[in-house]
Amino acid sequence: MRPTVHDLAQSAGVSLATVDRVLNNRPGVKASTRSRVEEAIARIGFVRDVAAANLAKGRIYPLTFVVPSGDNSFMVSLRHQIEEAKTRSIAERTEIVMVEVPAFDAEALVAALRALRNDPPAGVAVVAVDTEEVRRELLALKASGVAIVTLVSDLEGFDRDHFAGVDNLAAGRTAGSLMARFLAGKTGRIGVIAGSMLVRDHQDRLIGFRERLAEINPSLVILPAEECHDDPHRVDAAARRLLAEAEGLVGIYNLGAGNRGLIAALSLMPSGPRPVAIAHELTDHTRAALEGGVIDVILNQDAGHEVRAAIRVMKAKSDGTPVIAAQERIRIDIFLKDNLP
Amino acid sequence: MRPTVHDLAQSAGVSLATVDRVLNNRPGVKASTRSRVEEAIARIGFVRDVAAANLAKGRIYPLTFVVPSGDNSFMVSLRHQIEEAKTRSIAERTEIVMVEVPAFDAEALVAALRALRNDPPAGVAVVAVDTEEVRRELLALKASGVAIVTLVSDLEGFDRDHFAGVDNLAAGRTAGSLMARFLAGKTGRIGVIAGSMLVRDHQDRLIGFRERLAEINPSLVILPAEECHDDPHRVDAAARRLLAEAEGLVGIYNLGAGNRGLIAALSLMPSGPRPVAIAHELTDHTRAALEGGVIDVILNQDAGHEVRAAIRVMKAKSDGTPVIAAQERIRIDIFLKDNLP
DNA sequence: CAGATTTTGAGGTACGTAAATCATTTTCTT
DNA sequence: AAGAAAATGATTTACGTACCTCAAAATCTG
Repeated sequence: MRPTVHDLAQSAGVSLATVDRVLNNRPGVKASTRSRVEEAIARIGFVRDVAAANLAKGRIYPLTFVVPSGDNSFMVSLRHQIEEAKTRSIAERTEIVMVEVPAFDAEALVAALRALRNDPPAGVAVVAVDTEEVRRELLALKASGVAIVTLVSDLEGFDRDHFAGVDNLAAGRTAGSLMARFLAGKTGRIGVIAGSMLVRDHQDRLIGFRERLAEINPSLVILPAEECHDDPHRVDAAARRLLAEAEGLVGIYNLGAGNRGLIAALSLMPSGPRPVAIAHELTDHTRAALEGGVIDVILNQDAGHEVRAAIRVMKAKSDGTPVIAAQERIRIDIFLKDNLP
Repeated sequence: MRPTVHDLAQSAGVSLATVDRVLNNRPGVKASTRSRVEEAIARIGFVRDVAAANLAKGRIYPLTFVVPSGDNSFMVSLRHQIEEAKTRSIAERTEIVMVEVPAFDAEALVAALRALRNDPPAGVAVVAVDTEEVRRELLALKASGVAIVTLVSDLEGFDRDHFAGVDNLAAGRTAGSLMARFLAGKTGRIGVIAGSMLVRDHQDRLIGFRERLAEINPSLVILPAEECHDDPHRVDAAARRLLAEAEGLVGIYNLGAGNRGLIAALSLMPSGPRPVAIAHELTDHTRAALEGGVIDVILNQDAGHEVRAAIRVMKAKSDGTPVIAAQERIRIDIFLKDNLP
């Protein structure tokens, strides 16, 4: 039988009240008594029944997601997953609030985070823009006991409780590997389309891509990245330009959003050999393009997994429970038409 | 505030006792009363607090995993993950029993399943051999209210509650795609190493592989599969034979276990172009081979995910709670050296 | 309509923990 | 050693649900 607080009290030779004081670190316990209880905990293998504790406390976990607004399809999907999670709130004892802030707007983000100070939630998951003020604000929240999870993009060197996202340098390298291998020694030019080089994620992907491509096949020429700000129309235009102008365009990599534009441009090509096309994020559009052979590889991060992982981690951190690291790690999914979910 | 049984009783205009009778379908309730309560449940959105209910019932979930013994590295890892899950039993209110049966031994499996009849657990997760007797035994368990999860390999057309594993046809197709794409139009022979063609999983992988390879590049010649029964030594020998004998061996696919043999054989090759090597299951060995460039791609199913998904599903089924399908779906992971976990 | 039967209600205890109050004991201070 | 302060104990109620008993009411049977 699982030991209870009563067993613990008996085993430690103290009263239930003292056990309670120790477990919930209330004041007024001598250090020696406290360690006596802690020893007993270890000895009998006591594990607090979190469900019973939550019942007694009437506890729910207030969790706040701070995410960018805008119609970038990945962010749309992320917000959708947060809404889905709200659906499960009753059963999971969570109360999820989603705050939308304009994308790439550090001031708005800071304001949103500051607003949380009044009534701090148990955890905050944030798609962070990396500025000093943002870091300061998050640190302040963390100092007041809020579990901090960075979502999608991490803050380098920042002591958050968890990062629910992928390593974009590795993602870029993966794209580079696949591009080089699919081209198997061929020579030619590679077009790259990006959202904005001011965003860390995109920088990383590009760096990784270039690095790896150069390692495997230095004869491939990587054209300068076209910044299209994740706008399908601009991506369309850029892709057309690349396809028309660049003699020997053998590959094209869209490391940002706006894949509809890329797909449109590729679909309009005259029949004949197509460049190897690699892009990010699995959506209805990219799925169809993959199935139709217009796009060769989609790299993906599972937004649903990210949201669920963030929730689990915030709950766990906020009651000092261990996390299953392997479960919470977000994969860089590689999708071909053959292994689509 | 979340409605409780008391709110429900009041809202339905019945007593707490009647609500209890309805919720736990105890006898002695008029049909009209029962439906009155059910309407109230829908009206006020009552959701039973499973945690409180489990506390009251003193409920734990007895779960049994029936898995093959043997030192196939995937099965070793699967068993390890089950042991890991045992570690979390206290916190998750599970009591996990692992039963090992000799691999591919239908009789032993049937016996193990029959033994569960006396004291049926809440759920059974089983790596099933597909025979009539096995199906009958599982059906009997299911009929007595046990949640049935097939693990790793599914029983086609069998009405299990869940399958925690991957689609091996798709996995084979994925391998075929990658092989063909990495060879980019080249011509030559492809060696295939399998465990046993009597196992459904391996059949499927081979079928998918051949299919897809033929679709993309029909000029590639796929050699007959070498059955090595997942034994590293036999795999080693077979790989050496392939590498020595086959003129123009451009690719090698091990769809079974025993990768150590494959890696050994490949590592001994004289320098020069290596065949594209694709294999299954990420282990310490295959990871090192991937990093060292000896193997090009590892396809993987996450044993930890499979075990955790099986547990979540068995718990959910056994108390009629919904399952998050996307979360429980097991991916066909594609690992290059760039996106290793 | 009496008696039997079915259905419903009222109320209590339990699960493991939290949180509170008040009483008692121990330890410190001077 | 007396008084103050700190530490500990004893006990109770509550959380939401399950499950039990006994009584009362409603419905059926002939």
